[in-house]
Amino acid sequence: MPLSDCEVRDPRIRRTRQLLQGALRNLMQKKSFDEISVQDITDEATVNRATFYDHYTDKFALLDAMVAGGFHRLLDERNVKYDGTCASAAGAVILATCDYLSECHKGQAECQRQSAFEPLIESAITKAIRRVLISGMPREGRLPVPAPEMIATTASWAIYGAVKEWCGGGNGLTAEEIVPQILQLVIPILNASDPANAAAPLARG
Amino acid sequence: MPLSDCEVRDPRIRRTRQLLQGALRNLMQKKSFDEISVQDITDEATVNRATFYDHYTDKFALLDAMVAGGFHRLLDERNVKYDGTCASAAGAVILATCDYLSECHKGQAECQRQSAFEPLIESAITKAIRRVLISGMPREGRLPVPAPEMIATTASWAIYGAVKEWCGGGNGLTAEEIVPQILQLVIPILNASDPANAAAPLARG
DNA sequence: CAGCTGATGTTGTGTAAACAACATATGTTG
DNA sequence: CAACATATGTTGTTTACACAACATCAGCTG
Repeated sequence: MPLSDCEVRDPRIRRTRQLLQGALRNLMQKKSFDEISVQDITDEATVNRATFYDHYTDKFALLDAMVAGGFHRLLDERNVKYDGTCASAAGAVILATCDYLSECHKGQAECQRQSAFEPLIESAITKAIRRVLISGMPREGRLPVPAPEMIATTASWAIYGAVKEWCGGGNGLTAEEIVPQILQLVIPILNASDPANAAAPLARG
Repeated sequence: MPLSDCEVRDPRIRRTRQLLQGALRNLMQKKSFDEISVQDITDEATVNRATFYDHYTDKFALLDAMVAGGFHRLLDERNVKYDGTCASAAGAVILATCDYLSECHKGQAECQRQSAFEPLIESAITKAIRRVLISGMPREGRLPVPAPEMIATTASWAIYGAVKEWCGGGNGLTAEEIVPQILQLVIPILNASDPANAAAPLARG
């Protein structure tokens, strides 16, 4: 089982993965994802096909790593670090998601929209958002439920869904305008385990 | 002893050498050649220092390979092939030399001109010119003396010297204007072993 | 002068990449 | 249906790269 991208030190591994991700990025400008074979990718990357399988189980895993890597790089460039429940930090994450997703749609070949491509990047991006949220969530002074993982996952899908709605529906709002609206919806999720908002048990029949 | 650049098939070797040459090219925009250490180059190239010595004996050999590679790439792009004594083919080689040398001077850091840098690229470029000439020289219908190697070397240095004169002395001529003049000087060299121009033995005292 | 510093080459060991060979789907063509 | 083609994974061997350790040599600097 290969190491994750961020904990790799060997320059050969970093280089090979960059080549593969860059190759996929290039090919997706011209073809739809399901028209691209592993062979195509390794040819473009000037990497042996067998080497591909040392790093990724298939092209879906590569796409996943590519999206996650791109998203985290965007966050790093902007010095975005989600630190707890601070609204401005969450806003920065949401804004980054807006920019990344619209960038993602721009860079795609036209034919992409007719394929089963969207679901693939959806899971990749939500995973990336979840990871950022969970890395910055405080564990002290909080109720044990819902678990931080539950909160992070829920919030990440909520954020992605909201951004997708904004990105798809052409309502003409800018990213900066939509962020506060999304924030308003998401903040309660992030604060769910704050003792001040303790959930009352659901009353049953 | 490492293989020459053009006869290498292994992608790892090609990539490593490209990285090293690219690194040297980048560093020379900022520093003079003698301020650059092997360590600097390998750092920039993200290649291990020991690996450098698998390919080049020192940074001078790298510079040599870089210049030769760049020059030959320029010729390939233009489909320049010196085929025998055809004047237009020789003219294309000369024009390429003009362009390459002026490009070379533009890409250099200012401080470069005060260092012992020129002699290094001189021998690299003349070697490259010589190689092009010799690859296209006919061997039939010619006198055995002077040898083709002698002719090629002489012509290559003549061409380089002429181009250097044009490039250094600011006489305001364009490359296209200077080529015919240089051609006029060089053609006799290239035709020296044509039976029609047989050299008479030098009369002595 | 001795001691330090930094660049240079060299060597040996471990690991990743290249490559060929093979087996297995999946699909399409007669 | 059989025959063929194409993409996918897998395996084993060879080769190149990464890295640390070492020795050497110049240029300082007290």
